[in-house]
Amino acid sequence: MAADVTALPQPADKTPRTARGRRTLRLILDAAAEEFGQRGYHDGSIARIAQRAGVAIGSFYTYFDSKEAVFRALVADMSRQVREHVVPHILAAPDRLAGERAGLAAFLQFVRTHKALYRIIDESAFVAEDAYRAHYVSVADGYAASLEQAFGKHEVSDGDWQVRAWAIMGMNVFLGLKFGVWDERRDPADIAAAAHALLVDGLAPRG
Amino acid sequence: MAADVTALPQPADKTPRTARGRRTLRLILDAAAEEFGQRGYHDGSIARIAQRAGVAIGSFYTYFDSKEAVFRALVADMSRQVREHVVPHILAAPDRLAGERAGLAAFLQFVRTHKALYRIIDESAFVAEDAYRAHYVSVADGYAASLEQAFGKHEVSDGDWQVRAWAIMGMNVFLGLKFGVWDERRDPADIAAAAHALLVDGLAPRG
DNA sequence: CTGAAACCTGAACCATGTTTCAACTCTGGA
DNA sequence: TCCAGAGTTGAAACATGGTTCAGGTTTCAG
Repeated sequence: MAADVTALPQPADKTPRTARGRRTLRLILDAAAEEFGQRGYHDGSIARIAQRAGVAIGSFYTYFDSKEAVFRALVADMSRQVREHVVPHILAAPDRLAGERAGLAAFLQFVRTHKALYRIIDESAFVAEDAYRAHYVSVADGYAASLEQAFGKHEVSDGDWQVRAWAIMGMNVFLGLKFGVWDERRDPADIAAAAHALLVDGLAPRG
Repeated sequence: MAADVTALPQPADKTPRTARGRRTLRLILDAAAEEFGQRGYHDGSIARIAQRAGVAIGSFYTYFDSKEAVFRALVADMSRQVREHVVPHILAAPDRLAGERAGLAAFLQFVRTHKALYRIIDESAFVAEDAYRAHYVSVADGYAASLEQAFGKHEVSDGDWQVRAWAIMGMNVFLGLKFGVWDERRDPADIAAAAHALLVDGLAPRG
């Protein structure tokens, strides 16, 4: 038998090679974000994604192997976007606790203007669980490291970093759901201030 | 025209009338919990639910109008089960703060033995959003009321009850996800203690 | 310029799984 | 005991939408 000839030209690499290809890929990704954001994964259709992007169905399959593949690509993209938007706000603050407050306010703002992305990440728990875990584990680990470092600077008390990281993350996610996605009547800075007070001093009665 | 005769015998009431009917309904609900818990809503199939329950597909439609209907029934059922399991632990504690700790430990324990139920409630966010909202809004409102009442007894400090309720709820849900569903290596009492410490005293450095 | 690879097209194929239905059997009150 | 209606059955109708493919067009390195 001859050597596997089919392996010579990139076997199944769907990365675009030309400028036109990159343009089309971007079109499809943006269309998919809209489609899945509005309809969800299962009600979203490839045909409608292609239509939104202004390309034929076949072109979709030039860039993605399946519906799940494009969804996974989207999750990775959103995960990066959230982080890129929030982290600078935390770092710009004078200390970690002030950073937490600024970060939450920024997160709430981000959620209000990117509801599709929020929904996509949440739904990935059921469509691509590994991607979902990867997202939260990486955020939590970043959190834990950041808190421990703040402890070194005497900005926070000692404690269980993993538990704290997951607790704070859950707090932020639910505040984002309630006051970012579901109920926009309250000022994000207001919510961030109240959450910050809880996080800094806890529930214990004064005195 | 004669009056609408079809309206005379219960138009579309699917409630069972006989003992046999109630038995079958129970069988189907339990089978659905297994099926949706293991495969999720969209990969779960009516045919497999019927098979698990040991009944014909047609019998399924004697009790539910659709796949979504049985899922909704399940969500309501799980929501009740979680509450019924956790609330007594909170009430049995000497004060609200101690109750919070006992409640979280009980919740973690519950999650570990009822992973299907946890998943079903989370997935309802995408299959029956109103049911999902109803679940969390009702839990949060209960939380807020309970905290405010504890404030009256000087057991907790004053603050924003809604924000606190959603924050604490999010904390518990994420700790449940991480240390209940994903990672069972740590002792629930341990997690509850660490979370309790955070919740009572906050992150502020001592002194 | 040139041609090979990259890219585009969309109707048709196909797998999947929900829902319907007409004929049948059980249940329980009178 | 009797029988009306409650419950059961599962094959088939039906809808949906992901994926394929054969044939055309565009791009760009040489």
